[in-house]
Amino acid sequence: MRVSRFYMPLLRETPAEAQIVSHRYMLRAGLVRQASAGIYSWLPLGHRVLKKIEQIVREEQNRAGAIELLMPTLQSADLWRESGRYDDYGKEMLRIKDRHERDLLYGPTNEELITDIFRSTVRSYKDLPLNLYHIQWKFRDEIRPRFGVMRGREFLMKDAYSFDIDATAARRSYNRMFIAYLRTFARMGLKSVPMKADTGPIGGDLSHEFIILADTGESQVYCHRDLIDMPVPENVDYEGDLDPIIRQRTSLYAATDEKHDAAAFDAIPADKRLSARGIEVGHIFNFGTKYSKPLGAKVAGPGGEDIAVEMGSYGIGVSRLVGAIIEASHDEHGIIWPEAVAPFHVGLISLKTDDAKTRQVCDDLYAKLVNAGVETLYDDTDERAGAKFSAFDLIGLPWQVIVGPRGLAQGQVEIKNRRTGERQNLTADAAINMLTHKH
RNA sequence: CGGGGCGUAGCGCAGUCUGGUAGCGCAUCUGGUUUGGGACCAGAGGGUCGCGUGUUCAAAUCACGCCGCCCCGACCA
Repeated sequence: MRVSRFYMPLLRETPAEAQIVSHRYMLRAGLVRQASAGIYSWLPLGHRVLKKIEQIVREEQNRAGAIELLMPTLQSADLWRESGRYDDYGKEMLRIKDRHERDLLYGPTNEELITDIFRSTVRSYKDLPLNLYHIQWKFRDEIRPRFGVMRGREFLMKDAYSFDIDATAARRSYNRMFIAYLRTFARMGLKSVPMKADTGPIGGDLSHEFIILADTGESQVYCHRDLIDMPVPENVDYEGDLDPIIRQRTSLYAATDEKHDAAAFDAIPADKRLSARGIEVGHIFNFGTKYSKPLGAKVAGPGGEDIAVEMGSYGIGVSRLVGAIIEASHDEHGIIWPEAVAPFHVGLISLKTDDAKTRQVCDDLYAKLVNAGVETLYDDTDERAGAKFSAFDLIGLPWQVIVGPRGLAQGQVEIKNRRTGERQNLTADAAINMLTHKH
């Protein structure tokens, strides 16, 4: 993409409403624009990041055996009356009437709807286990939206729902998601820690929140230090025995504020105790038959008897992750995108667009990078060099290729690593070779 | 929802107390000089001063009402 043809409104100054670093950079780098309190438009750069995150989530869900579908944002109130949550959910649920005065709501979550789909289509225990998910916009009319997309009212969430014949099988489904979540966040360059958590209005007795440590996080959390850098499981056989991995993660203390047990925490050696702030990026629940019983989601068991299915639900805050990643990865100049979620991989900076040689080398580099499948943002505008450097540091692409007459006189271009600041001079061909082999 | 604050050009702000021609910086546009870390000079465009009602010869400024947004707390991906 050429900057001259792209839409990327950058802000030189920080809008007054942005308090935390991720919100400030999201506005300055032109990732989002606030439409009203807690509701955002996603501008092209932000949209590209959102889609990358979404795709990583999708791949890891699929790998763990979950199956994607898509449910609507608007739901009928009737189903929610059936589960009893129409009254329980309170003012956080946005209620709407259509022209026939029928009660609708903008879905804050989808347990009812998915259970309705399940009960009307699945009849036999032989169809289990089943895990269905979608990635869809949700609306929760938060009392106080804040921190940009970190606590929006409208937000993009991946929510999965598992159906199993008994508690043992349900626990296995839970474990699959547990591990898929570890892998998902690690792929985005995040260190996530699963922590014992409260179940809130979703219900159930078993629940973990996946927390990213950050000073600006909204949750107070407590855990054993060794959990932070614990390696993420690779090459997982999701059909095999997952217990050892789960045990490794859950035997060390880790809990959110609501589930905090001071005595257990104090039993950890002092130098391993970690009390910190964290951002909740995922939350998994096992809630047994809380929805399947009232909604009549049952299947025929081996003996022909009706069995209410055991359920769980598993959420990831996709739009929140954009903010969380920035909180975890930035410096005083701007965002530093992890490669996997960067809106472009390479920023190609032409320092002198009216110099024929510079232009020719840049155009050639751009064509070759694009042909090689490297996502490249090519600054072909006649801005001054300093302005371009600042802009590219702000938007945080992992690599910058800097091309100007001075380097070309030596037959060289410069490559800068945004994260480390490390620079190297090499020929254009070597630069292409290097950047191509990174992806 | 309780407490605090803000709404004036795309962004950041001054002006409001004490009513009297709507300003500054950045950004934008034009011309020129510049050009390897956010250039300089000259000129230009851009405003129902959040909305409404009232007071007044006169309202960004005073009064009342409403709306929107932000921050701190209790709730959540």
